[in-house]
Amino acid sequence: MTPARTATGTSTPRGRRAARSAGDDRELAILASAERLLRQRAFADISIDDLARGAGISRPTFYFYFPSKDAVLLTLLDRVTEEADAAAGDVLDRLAEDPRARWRELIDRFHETFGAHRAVVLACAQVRGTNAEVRQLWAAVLERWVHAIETAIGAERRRGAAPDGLPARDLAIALNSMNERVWYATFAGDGPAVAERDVVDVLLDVWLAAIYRSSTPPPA
Amino acid sequence: MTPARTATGTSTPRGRRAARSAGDDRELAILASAERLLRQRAFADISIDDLARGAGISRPTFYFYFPSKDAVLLTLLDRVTEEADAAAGDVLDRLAEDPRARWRELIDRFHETFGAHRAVVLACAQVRGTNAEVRQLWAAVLERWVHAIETAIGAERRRGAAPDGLPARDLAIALNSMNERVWYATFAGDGPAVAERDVVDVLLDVWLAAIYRSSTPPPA
DNA sequence: ACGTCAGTCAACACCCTGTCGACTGCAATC
DNA sequence: GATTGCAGTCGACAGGGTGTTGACTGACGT
Repeated sequence: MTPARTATGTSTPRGRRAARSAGDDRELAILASAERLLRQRAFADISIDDLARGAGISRPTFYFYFPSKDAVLLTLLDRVTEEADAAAGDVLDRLAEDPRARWRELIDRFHETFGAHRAVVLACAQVRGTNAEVRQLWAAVLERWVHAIETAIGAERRRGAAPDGLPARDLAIALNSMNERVWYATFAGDGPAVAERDVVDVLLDVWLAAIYRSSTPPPA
Repeated sequence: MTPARTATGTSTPRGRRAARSAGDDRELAILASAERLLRQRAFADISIDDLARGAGISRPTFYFYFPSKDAVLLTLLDRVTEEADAAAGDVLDRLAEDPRARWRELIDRFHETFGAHRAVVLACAQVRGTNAEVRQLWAAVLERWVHAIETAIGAERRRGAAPDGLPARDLAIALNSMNERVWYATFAGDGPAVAERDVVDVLLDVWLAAIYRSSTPPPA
């Protein structure tokens, strides 16, 4: 184990020691402990001592693995963002085939991925305001999603399926923001929310209206 | 002064004492101190001692006026929400006159009101995740906005200006959520943002597309 | 057998919150 | 003009959380 690092750590360089030392297990144990605790109570109500005990170690030892409580969350978020990126995948490359179905799939995957890790995502949304690292990592994911959407809108316009209008990037930001906030309201319950089973339909409808000025995009 | 109350307090019942005692000034001083400090640093980085010293009192005395740091923020939010409600006003009642202009006015006022108190609103957004009272008060404001929008959409449909489609409430929630998140990204910089001068135009465009399935609603 | 280093934790210093009890002074009451 | 009551004030304390230090252990390479 290299001592406490900035938590974005992906590959852990190791010295002349064995490829996997006891420390790896501990680190994983802390991560697992955190995700489990997060399903029970809010991030702010979890102390480092809780995290440490949950992983079977003492508080000072925790600091050997992570520099702070936030760093644990950041590592957790790091994993989720990888999944989220993978989820976006190439859905939008095959947009011309069946626009409605593909856009729906994108929105659906967004919800699925974040829903699967809602405890982590919800915690990050709370910490985002106070922790710059989390804020940046989160912003980076959003940026990638926005970029994919922007590109897809551009392609639809180029093939004549969607009319010109707002700059594609601005439109992509607005729609992605809508999804993010609606998702959050649904799971965090901090505002008027759409029934969970209707969420995707509602969002899709607005997306199609904004992109195609119609509820039903023209087929290829 | 009544001793520490739950901060939503509007009217302060007083005993046989004078109508305005020294305590009122102190309470106002704390509020002013908080709003000033909030413009300089994050809510989490402001201690109760900072708030108290900023108001020229000691920390224990602070507790005579507010039960906690969060309660101060809640009181501040309470004021902003009153303004926000007033801002919405009757804009949407005169929608038939000039739909595009009225919707634009609504979105504009949303931005103006929140922009004028961005320090407080930003702080609330951060605390929202951990404080149930703030979360509820916030949700209540959103609910009122959503309700106003929902009603307006219903009216537009009834007069034949807007086509049927999504339940008006779901549409209202989605659009309002979009505005909220886009506003937040613009001022908190925690994600891809639209240029500040374009924000209203971008949002309006999506609103009109979603409500009227067109960029230009039919005139009365 | 010996040095090194990953890994561990008791104990400490520090900061922040919230409370308690004692104090002050005004203002109504006798 | 003494007395009483209460708004208002704060020093001092208890408690809980964070982050650090320094000493200890044991496995591993030489």
